[in-house]
Amino acid sequence: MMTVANPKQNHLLDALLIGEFSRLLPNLEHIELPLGKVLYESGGTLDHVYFPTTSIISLLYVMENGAAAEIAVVGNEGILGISLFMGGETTSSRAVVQSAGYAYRLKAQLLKDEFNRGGPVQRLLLRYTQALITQMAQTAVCNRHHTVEQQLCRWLLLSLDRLASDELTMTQELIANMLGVRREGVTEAAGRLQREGIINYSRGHIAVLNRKALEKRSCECYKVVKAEFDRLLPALHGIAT
Amino acid sequence: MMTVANPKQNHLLDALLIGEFSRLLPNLEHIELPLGKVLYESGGTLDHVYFPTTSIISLLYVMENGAAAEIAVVGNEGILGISLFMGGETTSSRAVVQSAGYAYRLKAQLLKDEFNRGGPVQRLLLRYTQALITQMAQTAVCNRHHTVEQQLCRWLLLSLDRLASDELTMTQELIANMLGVRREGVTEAAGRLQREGIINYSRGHIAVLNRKALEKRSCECYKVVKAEFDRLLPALHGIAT
DNA sequence: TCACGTCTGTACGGCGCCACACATATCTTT
DNA sequence: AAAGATATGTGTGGCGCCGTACAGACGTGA
Repeated sequence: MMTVANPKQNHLLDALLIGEFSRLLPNLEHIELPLGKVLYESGGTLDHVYFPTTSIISLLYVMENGAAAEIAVVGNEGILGISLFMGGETTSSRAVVQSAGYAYRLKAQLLKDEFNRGGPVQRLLLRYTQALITQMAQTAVCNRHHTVEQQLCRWLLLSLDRLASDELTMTQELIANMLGVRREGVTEAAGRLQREGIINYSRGHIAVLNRKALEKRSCECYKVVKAEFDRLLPALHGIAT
Repeated sequence: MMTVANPKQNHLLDALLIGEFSRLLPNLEHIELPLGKVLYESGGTLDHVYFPTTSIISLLYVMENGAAAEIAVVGNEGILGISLFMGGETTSSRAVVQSAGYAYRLKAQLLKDEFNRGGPVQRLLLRYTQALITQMAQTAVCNRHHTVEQQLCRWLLLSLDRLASDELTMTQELIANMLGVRREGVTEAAGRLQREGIINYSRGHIAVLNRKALEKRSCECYKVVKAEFDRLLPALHGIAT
């Protein structure tokens, strides 16, 4: 399943390495990210940035009472740690490994220096950030207007795109945490999808049997976000099928 | 009420003008923004950026079926048109004048050139963008977890901060559009606040009588967003009381 | 194999918001 | 002063999600 480690597995990193950025190649660490690992804590400082290859990272916004919701996901199309070069020094959200896998890691200062040189590296990172902003905005509206089932479909599709696979390891409980809803709500929605033969799951393993149908049940948010990523980062096709 | 036009009325612009940016001073146009004017349409290109002084601009995300929700507001603390320098060329949200007033306008290319010089201008603009991202993330979570009344309080407070006033001109219908809820829901929430002597409104004019109480009824989202703006843009104090 | 932990299914009452309908109040225009 | 437009108040029924509780199904490890 897992091939030889290769920075090209992350499309953003791949695009960055075309230019002078490649001098950083020796500084890239290939590391394993277990499910549930917290990479950034809300309000904490950033020591590294991450370029996921086979993993997916969730950006969670946690509230005072503990309730949370996912505001964006980062997979093999992007980079985790944008607030580093945006200037905040700290991140305002928690970053959790949503799907176990691998990522390349880079010391924060190195990326920062490279960003501050300006040029194509900076431009690409900012374009990616713009795409991430779109995802966050869409999530905000989605939370307001769409049903749990629609959001579950959107979430599954976004995850699949970042795994280049048709199945993922994820309990309903965890999905509910991401979406900021009850576990039972996810169970019901997933049950409907399963009865209609769209997905198949058991104890933390979800297989998508009919992707087209899943897209149909999803709200528009999925395709809007995907379209914006494709538009802003055309060189990075392969984000999705 | 209205004093002589002065770029310092916008705190971000004020901070920018300290350095080399001041060469752009002659290119700033002071313009009037009537209520409801659409400055950017979703998917459109950006000809100008705006620095509101006495106006407030809403960033609305509109969906296919026409339903919408506000994802952020821009007032005298910031700039409208960040996607210009983020690289998208187009904006993914609609920008509507939520509170009539004035703003300074600058040709897009001029700001873009200045941004691309790097240095303090770029850093400041990126820090502001980071604060805006926080606002969007908080909005996403707020949409998921908080009641209409809490959100109404948050919305009123954010608006007040950007007007340096204790009243605003805004019908309940418009507020409902911003929050992405029914007008009746706003009526009920506002009615409760009025009965308790916290606010006073009539036909599009809302006066806040007891700001402390309003903050207490609001969800935490207001103060989190405010704290983040203060943290990232300390030079720009005066954003709120 | 048995006990235990984890994951999933189901049910009940309740609340918040929805869509829709309509009544009332206030301002504007003529 | 009358007529119209705009803004706000109220009600009814319904749906979706919540909080809670509990039962079964499936894995894992002793």
